[in-house]
Amino acid sequence: MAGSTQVVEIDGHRIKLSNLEKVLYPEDEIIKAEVIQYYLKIAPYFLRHNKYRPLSLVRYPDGISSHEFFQKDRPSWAPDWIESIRLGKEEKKDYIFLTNAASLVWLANLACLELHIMEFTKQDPDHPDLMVFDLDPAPEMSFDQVKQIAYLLKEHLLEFEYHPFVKTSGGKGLHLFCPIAPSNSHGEVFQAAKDLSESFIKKYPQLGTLQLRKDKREQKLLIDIYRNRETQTVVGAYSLRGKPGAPVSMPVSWEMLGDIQSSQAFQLRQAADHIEQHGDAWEGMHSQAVPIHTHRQPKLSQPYNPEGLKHKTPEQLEEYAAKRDFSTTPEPPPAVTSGTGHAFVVHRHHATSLHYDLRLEKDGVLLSWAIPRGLPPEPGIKRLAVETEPHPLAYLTFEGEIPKGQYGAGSMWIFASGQYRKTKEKKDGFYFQLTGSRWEAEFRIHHMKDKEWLLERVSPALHHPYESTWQVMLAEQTTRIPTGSDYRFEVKWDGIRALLLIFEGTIRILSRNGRELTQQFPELVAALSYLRASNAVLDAEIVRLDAVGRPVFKQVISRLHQSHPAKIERLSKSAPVVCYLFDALYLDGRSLLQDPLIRRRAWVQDLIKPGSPFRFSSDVEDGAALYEAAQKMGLEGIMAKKATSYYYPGKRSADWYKLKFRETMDCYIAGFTEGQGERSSVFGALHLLQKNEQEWIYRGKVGTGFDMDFMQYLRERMDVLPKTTKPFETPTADDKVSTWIAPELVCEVEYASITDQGTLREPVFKSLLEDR
DNA sequence: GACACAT
DNA sequence: ATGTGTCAACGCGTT
DNA sequence: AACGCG
Repeated sequence: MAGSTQVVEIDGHRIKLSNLEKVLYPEDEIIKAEVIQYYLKIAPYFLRHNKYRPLSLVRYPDGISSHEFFQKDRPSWAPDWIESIRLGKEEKKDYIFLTNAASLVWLANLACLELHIMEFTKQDPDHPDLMVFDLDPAPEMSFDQVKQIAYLLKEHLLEFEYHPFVKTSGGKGLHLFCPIAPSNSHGEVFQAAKDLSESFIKKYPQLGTLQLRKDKREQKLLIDIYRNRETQTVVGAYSLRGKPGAPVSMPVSWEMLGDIQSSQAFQLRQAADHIEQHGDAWEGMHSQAVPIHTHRQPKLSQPYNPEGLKHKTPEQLEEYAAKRDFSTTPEPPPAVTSGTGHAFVVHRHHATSLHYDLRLEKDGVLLSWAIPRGLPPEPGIKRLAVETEPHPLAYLTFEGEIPKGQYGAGSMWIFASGQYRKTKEKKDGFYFQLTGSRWEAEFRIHHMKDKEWLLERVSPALHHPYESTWQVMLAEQTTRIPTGSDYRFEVKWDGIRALLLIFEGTIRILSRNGRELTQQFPELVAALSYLRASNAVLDAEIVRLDAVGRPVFKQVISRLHQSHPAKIERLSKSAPVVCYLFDALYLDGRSLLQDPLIRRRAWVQDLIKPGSPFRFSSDVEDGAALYEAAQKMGLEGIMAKKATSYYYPGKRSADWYKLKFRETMDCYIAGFTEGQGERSSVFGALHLLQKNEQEWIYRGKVGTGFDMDFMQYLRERMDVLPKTTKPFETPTADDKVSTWIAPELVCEVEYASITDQGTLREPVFKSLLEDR
């Protein structure tokens, strides 16, 4: 059979994939199609770390047990959209670099299993932005020993104020990468790396060596700093290796490193899942860039003033100063200072109207643009950016309330900050990459006329409110109010848990199982203009309140079962719901999952306009007082959440607790009794079974908590289930009026306590589990 | 894996 | 038509 | 100058 061939289109480029069935890893039976799939799936992360870096390729056209070869020169037959840069002696070689997922897939199709990167980008080949330490263990050394040395070296580097990141090499050792400001030559960076390694070896002479010769290493670990030479390369983050098992060079957090047993612990078949679960451990790495320690300027205590003139506002900040009264505003006074040269900040500025401010460091000040409609969340969307007066560098960390009457009055929030770098110069504009600790993206800004610029997103979106799968975070149940000062307490709203997905000014409402609820709540859809966000994912509870503001669960759940549009419309007017917002997972192009709870909630509170069905679910610090008040008021319970915790989608953890005033149990509906009077057409009560491991326990009957509509609906659901015989021996008072059905429907029942017979005391039906 | 070049 | 060769690099230390 | 090393 001839090799299978397929043409795919990625990023607008047609790529012919050949020999998809060819086995590249014989021991693991991994074929080329899987390799391509891997690189495609991992592309957003692979590009984040390796885009624009000149490459050295290791290709295995007939698999890893056959002949491999290195390739650096761009072949003449490469399609014209494969970009390259001439480097080296007499610019002899034309090095390929990645620009998009298509270029990565094209290389994968050439059986290019390993991609080795240079420690600089094509924008600035003379100034490395990474310092690399390749830890190469001696043959006898255990991986635990390698880890130990890596931790020690990390501490050593921290003493010099570097921020080391670690990855497995996919072979035997570990790689430490330190992001550095791209302002030194290769020689200077190498010297700094050598300096650091030598002082480390002086501290721990038994552990490491810089000896390249094997016979001189004396069972020590080689700290290979020679990667930092101009022409050297190192295997890129997330690259496969051409070794049995298809290991991946995997970035890991320092905490996670402790659990890892081998440099080859991550392999093609699990690596993508791991990132999906734990995120990219190197995200935002470059926001931690520092000048190399041999070239650090002493911090300027005085504002940098090239003219030597004191007390005079520098020319670039005259407009900034003229607009403000620094005895009233908390904003930083004008001063031109020296920074890294590459800092950026994006402010979310809730002034007269909400907008974003983009600020990029240049010549000691922050060039600024106001972006009324927010940063474009994905490629293809353009946003107007209006140039405003340059701000002082101290504005990088400014956040707070600008008082009424002052210019820009309102709250100023840091939405993201970090380091940026220009990726391409254009006539009337440029491309730039923003790298914050929890957010990175590439944009293009283009000057139109006067103060008007156009901002466009270049890098693909990592999340999309509608297309990404979102899951809600869950709470553990407890009976004690957690102590410790870092908990915040909220009312537990008794309604329908929902995610509000907002995309470019449209909204969808999903249940926590991902069920579409949008059509059920037109009054919420109509109120979208009360939410100040054009793109967001918000966590909420939809409730129906009684006259005194208590949620009535029965009424809101009945809204879920309506299917007739006219009836829904009528109910939305006569019995409208309200929606309590309490968390945010995503906001205007940035994931908030790794922001602390109080920060996420501050944003939620800020984005709700008053006077709509959307309300902020406020919190208090005094849990005992809220517990008492909520119990007195007859509410369902309270929530306790750790103020500093992250949002873990789909996870139930001790970061969130629920405290309920009444207990609940999930039970199977095992049958029902005949009803009388009004209920003669439906049922009287439901027989309940609890499933405990393998055992079924009879929990008695529940006969209240439903209205006639729901009872009719439930009777229809039960009638289609197979009839059975009574599933236990003990006689009950109503055996002759009972119908037994296969236990398939699960419901939640609230109760006061459990009787000696094991049945529930004061049981009240809450909901079918599928509605929750 | 794709090509140039030789047989 | 079929087969074969090509596809990297350089500093550093020792011999 | 050649070789070993990564």
